[in-house]
Amino acid sequence: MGRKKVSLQRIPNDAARRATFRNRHDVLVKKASELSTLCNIKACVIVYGEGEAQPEVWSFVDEVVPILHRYKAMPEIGQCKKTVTQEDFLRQRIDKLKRQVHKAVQENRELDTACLVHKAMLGHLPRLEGLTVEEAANVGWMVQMKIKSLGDRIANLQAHAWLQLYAQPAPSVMYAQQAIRRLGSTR
Amino acid sequence: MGRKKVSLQRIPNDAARRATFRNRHDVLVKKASELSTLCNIKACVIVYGEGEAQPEVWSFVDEVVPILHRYKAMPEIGQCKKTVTQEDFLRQRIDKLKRQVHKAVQENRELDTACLVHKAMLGHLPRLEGLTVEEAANVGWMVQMKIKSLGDRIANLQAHAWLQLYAQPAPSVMYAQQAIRRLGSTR
DNA sequence: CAGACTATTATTAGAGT
DNA sequence: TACTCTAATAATAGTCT
Repeated sequence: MGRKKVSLQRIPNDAARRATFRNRHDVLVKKASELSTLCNIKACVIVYGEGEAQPEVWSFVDEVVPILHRYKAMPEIGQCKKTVTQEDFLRQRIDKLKRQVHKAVQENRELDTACLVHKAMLGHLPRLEGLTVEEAANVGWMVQMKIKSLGDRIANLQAHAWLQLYAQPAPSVMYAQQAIRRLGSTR
Repeated sequence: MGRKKVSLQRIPNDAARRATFRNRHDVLVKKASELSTLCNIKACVIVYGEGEAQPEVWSFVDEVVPILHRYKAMPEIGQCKKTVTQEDFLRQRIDKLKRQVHKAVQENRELDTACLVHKAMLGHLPRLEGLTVEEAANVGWMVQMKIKSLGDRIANLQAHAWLQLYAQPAPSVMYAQQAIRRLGSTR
């Protein structure tokens, strides 16, 4: 949001935490109000201080209490049906994250494979033996960076070369296995 | 926000209103969660669905009701002191999440290590030449095994990392007292 | 410390699938 | 209906005053 992406942890600095609390608290209330207006519903936001006896108040408690009483009067099955506990909430967010990550993983796999193919085409792979692990790592990183910035033209070229080199798309693991076998035979 | 600036009125179209309700409700809960984490407080969101008999509740109602009762039991002067306008602010406690998070954090450490190893191996895949044949073969086998479960492993790691975001340090009672005092004096 | 400002990130309405 | 995508608006962390 601000200059940096903030990590979701307790803000250690007191002043910053107070400022953030004020800001986000007000926004939270505003959003609850908007939701209530736009969707024609009743809503209540309860924010509770650290073990404090006196809560802050905004909105009509008299409207909230009956709501809660009605809620508590409901049979257990009804409560379970609608109550989003934090565990459920976490699970929902996790599921969404899983889908996003799955997509990202697939993209990464494609990128890794493209990088291997590119190096193989350049003929660099067999000549890395003389390098230290660190040097090789740097070379690999540079190649990756270059590939990232090559644009559609090179990407298309790689895709074309890929199709030519491999009748069937092979995962990067198989290529690595080939390299390992080659090493085993030459040493 | 979206393409147009939306007017704060009840959305007439049913489908659009439901979609907006879902979106904004989820965001509202997320923001409450973030506020709770960042400022080390407890919060609760109660939303009544349109025409729904059951309210959607985030957090634990059983902890909220006594709080509301305590609020209503306060003398009028105390209520007015904290009451702002048309809506109410209350503060509430949630600590079940801490236990969940503690467990999740421990699992996260294990998965984090596994993921680092996994990433390192992926990154060094083209540079196995620096290793002995035995080492290379072993790494190749490990990479194969790891890639087999790549998607699920990273997904789980991300999920647990998200849980970790909700880990809260010890509560700051002094801050809460200061905040309440300050709020009482400014309103 | 409280506001104002700003570069970034986050939210989201509407359209497309 | 439910999702995805995106242009556009909103929120906001850090900084300055």
